[in-house]
Amino acid sequence: MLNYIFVFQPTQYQIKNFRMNHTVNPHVSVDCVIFGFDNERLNVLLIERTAGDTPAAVQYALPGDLVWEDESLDNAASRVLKELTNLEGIYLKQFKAFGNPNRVNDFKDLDWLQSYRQQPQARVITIGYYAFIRMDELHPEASSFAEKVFWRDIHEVPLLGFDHNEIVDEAIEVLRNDFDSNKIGFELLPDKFTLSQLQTLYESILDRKLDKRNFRKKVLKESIVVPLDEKQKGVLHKPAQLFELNQ
Amino acid sequence: MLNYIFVFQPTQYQIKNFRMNHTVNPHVSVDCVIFGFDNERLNVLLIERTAGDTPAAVQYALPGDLVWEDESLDNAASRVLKELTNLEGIYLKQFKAFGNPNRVNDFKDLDWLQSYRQQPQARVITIGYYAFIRMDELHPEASSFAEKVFWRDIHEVPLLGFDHNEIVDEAIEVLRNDFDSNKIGFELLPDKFTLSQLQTLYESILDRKLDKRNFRKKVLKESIVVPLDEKQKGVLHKPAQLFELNQ
DNA sequence: AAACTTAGTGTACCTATTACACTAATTGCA
DNA sequence: TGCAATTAGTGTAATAGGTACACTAAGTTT
Repeated sequence: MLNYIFVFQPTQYQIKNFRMNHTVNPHVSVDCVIFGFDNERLNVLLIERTAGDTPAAVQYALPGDLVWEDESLDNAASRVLKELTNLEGIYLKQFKAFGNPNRVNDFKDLDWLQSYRQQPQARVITIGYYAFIRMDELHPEASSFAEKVFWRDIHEVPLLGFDHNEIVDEAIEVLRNDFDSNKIGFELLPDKFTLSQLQTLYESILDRKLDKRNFRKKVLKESIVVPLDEKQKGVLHKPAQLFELNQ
Repeated sequence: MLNYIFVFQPTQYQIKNFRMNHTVNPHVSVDCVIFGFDNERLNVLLIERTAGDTPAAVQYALPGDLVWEDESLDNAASRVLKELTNLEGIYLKQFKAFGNPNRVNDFKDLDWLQSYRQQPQARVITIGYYAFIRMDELHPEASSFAEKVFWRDIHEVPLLGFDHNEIVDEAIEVLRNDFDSNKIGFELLPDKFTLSQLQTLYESILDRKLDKRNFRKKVLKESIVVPLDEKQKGVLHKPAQLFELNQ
């Protein structure tokens, strides 16, 4: 390796998780973009963090943290999500790595992060993950690290810390692509649902109106769903047929 | 950060590129999957490295190396490719991050790598990039780091070091997906080409035969290509009309 | 029983995809 | 010079898929 020499660094620490004895990789983090559907709108899960001591320094962000040395990236994403929001058992899909050198500046103001990195001037490369859940099934809860956890309509995402707005935007794009090619399932729907609910889901992800008859024709022809012997109850209009996923 | 404590590490070095004075991120690398087309088959670019002193320890791998602290991931991919194969000016697209903890074992035998990492036991997370080029236009050359650089048919990729076979397989899958959705251009073709050449390209990427008439109908209708006032010369059969890309 | 609300249904047109076989133009060689 | 070899180039019919469009049905509330 002709190009490289070694330079002594006077103070160096290894970061360990004191409960579990895990060494942290100070250069690699994961960030999770969790999409939630409430049968009407598509939302994204955000956390609120106070950066530093000033009470004004409230910052919104995606749930994310550094990766441990002895876990896979996929694992890190699940663990971090659980730690920050108490959500578990969700399938998280990797969609992109973010790592332009400006990330260093974005992280500069975060004392807690600076303090536990070996090279504070170095950037953190982050691997973006996304998932879908039903908002009425799983209930995120803030941990000690995140002061607050909340849902926000994807059309109304506030200014986020770091480069998290970019990460959200990329995730939405990937989500639409995956949806177009039938790559995502129906984690976003209840077990029994009406075709109108299914159509609303499609419309909120694709962000456009679909024709009711054509939509029904398609999902029935492709056997995406099967009808149940059951109807909607307690609605103030004609009750709809309930369906479930095929297989 | 309640969970973390700091543990002193007795010997720590920072790795610097002595010519350019860049600090290396010891945890993050990039690997490039370069697809090349010779008007007949789709190939992938590999390098040959001797790992350690034993002459038998010849290892095939993708061109890849660690990322510098002050460059973007995209940049690192271009730089590393240039350093190892002398290829430049190629559009590289990120497609996936690889980081399961087993990567540590895969790297264990590589002395040169071990020696310049801060935590030799730690895994390297790698970001995969891919690109397409025409094999007759750009000619890769081995640098001092790579003893040899060579093309190999994608159906005949040998056993590679690290988890590089997995990376190649994933890249091929992404390539096919991108191609299906018209997301890749025609970096793989000469400026002037015949429709048969174009069809051969499609066939080698999609890995199946296409109908000649239907293929022509389609590319002409969609105005992907425009005919030139020029015909093929020096072939021992009916010369074909030459085409170029639209716009 | 009338008003309100959402469920549920069919047809006609247009576009895209597939399957399929022969003639045309050039070169090299007998 | 004409024949063999080779690849270029062309059209049609059938099927599948996508789009546009408007009314009746079944409940609930007042």
